[in-house]
This record gives sequence, C-alpha cells and structure tokens, in this order.
Amino acid sequence: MSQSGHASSSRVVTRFAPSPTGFLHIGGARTALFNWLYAKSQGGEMRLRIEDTDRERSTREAVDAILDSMKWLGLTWDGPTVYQSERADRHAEVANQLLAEGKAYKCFATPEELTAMREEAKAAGKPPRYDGRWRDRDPSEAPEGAPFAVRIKTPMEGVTVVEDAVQGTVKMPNKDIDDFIILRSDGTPTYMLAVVVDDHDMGVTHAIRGDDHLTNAARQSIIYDALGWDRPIFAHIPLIHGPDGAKLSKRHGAVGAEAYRADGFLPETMRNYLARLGWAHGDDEIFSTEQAIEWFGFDGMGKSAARFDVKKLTALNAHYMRSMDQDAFVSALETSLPHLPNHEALPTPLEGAKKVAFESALPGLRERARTLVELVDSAKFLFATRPLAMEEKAASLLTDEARAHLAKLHALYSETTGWDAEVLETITKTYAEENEVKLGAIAQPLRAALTGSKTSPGIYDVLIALGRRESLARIGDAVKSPPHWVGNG
RNA sequence: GCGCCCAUCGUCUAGUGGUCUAGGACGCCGCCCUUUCACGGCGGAAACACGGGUUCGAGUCCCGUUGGGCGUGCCA
Repeated sequence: MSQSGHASSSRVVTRFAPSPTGFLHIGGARTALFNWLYAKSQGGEMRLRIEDTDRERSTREAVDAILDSMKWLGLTWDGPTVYQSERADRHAEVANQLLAEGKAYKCFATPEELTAMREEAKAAGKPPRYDGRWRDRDPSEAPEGAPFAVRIKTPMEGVTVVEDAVQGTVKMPNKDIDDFIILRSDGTPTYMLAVVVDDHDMGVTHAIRGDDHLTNAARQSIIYDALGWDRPIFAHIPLIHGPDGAKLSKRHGAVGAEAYRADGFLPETMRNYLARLGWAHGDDEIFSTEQAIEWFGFDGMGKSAARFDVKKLTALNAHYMRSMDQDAFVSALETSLPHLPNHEALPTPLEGAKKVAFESALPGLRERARTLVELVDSAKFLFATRPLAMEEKAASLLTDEARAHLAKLHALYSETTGWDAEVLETITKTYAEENEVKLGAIAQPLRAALTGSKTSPGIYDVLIALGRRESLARIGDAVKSPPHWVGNG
C-alpha cells in the first residue's frame, strides 16, 4: 500500500463516494456531477469509491443501481472502483499506528455504558458526548480480554479550523467534539477513519460533498492532523431540499435518479438542471455540459439549500426534447425506452414502415412532448389498428356535416398522385375556400379521423406520417360510420 | 440542549458599497400568432425575513433576533 505522502503534483483528483444502501439519490447525483465537472474543468480526474463499510446495509444491487444511474447521466470516473470494505486492513493499520503513537486509545466502555452516559448527560442538560473515561486510563484496568474500540484523542482546547472552498473559514470548538471512535470493537473502521485514509491513499485533492458533512470535516481534520497528513481541499455544497424546504425524501416524490429516467427525463436535462441547483454562471439557464465544464468553479456556488422543482425540470426537459439533434435524441430515447412505463406503446423492434412513420412524425411529436413518456403516448396513434379507438371529445367533432366534408375530401385526396404536404395543403385549403367553411371546421374532424384525438402535430404532417393508404382508410372509416359507436368502444 | 451552516419574487437565481424605482428563468395571468395542441412573440402581478449599527451612501459589511437546515451513533 502506498504511503507516499500527500499529492505533491498539481493534478486535481476528486471523488464520488456513495454508500450502497439504495439507489443513487438525486442529491448524490448532483454531488457526483459537481465532482465530475470540477475534475473535468481542471483537467483532473474523478475517482469512484463505494463506501460499504456498513456490511449490514450495503448490497450488490445498490452498487449496480448506482453505477447504472451514473452511466445514464454520463458521469464517468477514472481508475478502478474502490470498495472501502476491501481496505479494512489498511484502515486498521492506520488506527494501530495512531494507537502506538499515543494519539488514539482503547476504550472499553460497553454500549450499555455509553447509552447510560448519554442519557445522564441529557437529563443533566448537558451535551450527550463521550466523557473520555478511558482517555487516560491504563488498558490493564479493563477486564481480561474485554472488547474495545479505538478512539482518537481530540484536542481538549482550541478550535479546529476548516478552510472550505464554498463555506469559507469554519471554526469548530474542540471542546464540542468528543473522542470519537475510529475503529470498532470488531476491528472494522468507522466512516470517519475510512474516509480520511482512503482519500489520502487515493490522492484525492478535493473533497466535494454535501454540507451535511461540514461538521464531519472538522473531525476528519483532527485525524489528518494526528497523522501529519495534508488535508484535501474541502468543498461542502448546499443540500437539495424538497418543495417544502425540508430534507428531500420519499414523500416528495422521486428521490432516486433512475426514477427520473423512468419519468422520461433526458440526461442532458438532468445535468443542466442539477448543475443550476446551487450553482450559477450569471443568468445562464440553459447550457451544454461542455459549457458547464468550462464555467464551473466554486465561486459560482451558492451557500443555501435549494429546493427541487419538478416544474422547472420539466420545462428544461421540454427544451432539450425539441432542440437536441435528431440522432442524439433517438439514441437517448432508445436508451430510456425500456425504463418507460408505457414503452409497450411503441412496436419493437421498430422497423420498416413503422419506423418510417415514427421518424417522419418525430419532429412534430418532439415539439409537443415535455418528456419521453409524453412523446411515446403521443405516438400511439401512428401504430393504432383500425377502426381507431376514439376519444370522446374527438368523436364529438365528427358530426354529420363534418363527415360529409370528409367524404368529399377523401375523394379529392384519392385523386391526387402526389402525397406531400404542399399538395395536401393546397387541396384542403382550396376545398375550404370553395365551400366557404373555415379551415378549422375541416382540419379538426380530419384530425379526429386520423388520430382519434383532438390534439396532434400539424395535420399535414400527420397525413404524411400515416401515408396515403392508411390516411385514406382512416378517413373512410370516419365517413362510413357514425362516430358514436367508436367512442363507446 | 449544544455546535456548525444558511436567509433576494411561490421556486431556481443574478447581484461582490453608489449604475437596484433589484435583473433573468420556471410557474402564474393577459394579449398576439394559429387547423388542434405545443412552439414562438409581447405585456403583467410577484422578493432584498426583522431590528440595530458602520458609512456621505447597504440587497451588498458588522452584531443581534427570528426562521430553516445539518451535526451531535461501535450509520455513512
């Protein structure tokens, strides 16, 4: 194991260190994004470390889910994935070193003792901290073979100062930090020790994480100091809260990143939205990932918690839905499709005439859908089989009068040899003018006949996407049958 | 309880002592465009938590109050 001191190189190394106890939390996704953006912006690298020292709660499924979500979001990491649990020997080694140097000590207090200690302190109106009862006691006073945990000796006086890239100078009185455990009685490390040792050994130069860790930074600094190691630069970013300002939790809706994929949001949207939450580059709202990398820095970070706003996320997604180039969009759709609840609405594999129809309608569909889920819903009419199921409001458009118009239009459309938007528009508008009816009085029933719905892309686009044969057949259906039977179907 | 952090429209934010009668975005309302729905365009309502200082001058600096968050585990 490399002991080679702190990084003397100027290469930036950030890291994302989730604990695998569930899916990738949306807050975690943003932490990962910031670490990634900063590493990229500095020409450095981001490492990934799975903090699975709590064997009880860590699962393989959770690890897979987290990696899967990161991949979806396009957040790549450098080097091997480090599993903290595999480094237990190294952690114990460091704890023993501290023990040997007299900077840590064995504590033989039992869990019951500790609980009692806390309750007494609480009852007396004092802070519930470990009282240091074994700090200066000789281990020989403990019962033979009694289990012990290793605690670090926190300075009794003074303050521990953390220079934070986001929060500024933060001072914690040492009297308020107790002698916390670094090695459990079963010989495994606690989070506090493992983080310090791993960040050091991995050459991490910047620890960018949620500000729920801000007070931990002081504790970790005490370990760094005891070891004589340089601390990384800490950057504690504000947390994401729910719409009500409280900690983001299940009751606010989706908290897992993968849920947003299932809801039809694009990775581009997520990166842009998450980056904008707690960080800003002037008034820029919509920016590419490349721009974010170029602009990213701690000076753009805010200090206060931001509330997660699905409405704004949706609006941003709508933007990317219609502005991405077609190839990138199709690729994103294919990636997300299996995760969408309504994915069965699209034929798989999508090929031949269906593929042609879909791609033909796609620009018009994208313009109107805010999410991939909405897009898939709106594409259903393309693949519907005749006779079309019809929404009630659409059926009501097909009055006898409207159907009479459609019959004549059907005849006109049948006569034409070309089947392109220009020709169809000319025929339709000419018909409307000659018969002195508003275009809407024709276009709307036509839309109903073709899509079974009151809303759709432009009517000529629909005609084109459906093709001559299917379009004429659907119009014919509407002409032949009174609409009410369809609505009751 | 104790410690730490935070505080501009409903929400995300711009703002680094004078150009702020506070700007942008989402959302909301109205109008226009229009074959539907969207898109787009135009306009509108909407904020410096409160109280003291410092200063010629404070959204911007300091202190306090209030409110919110985090931490206080042999969880991470």
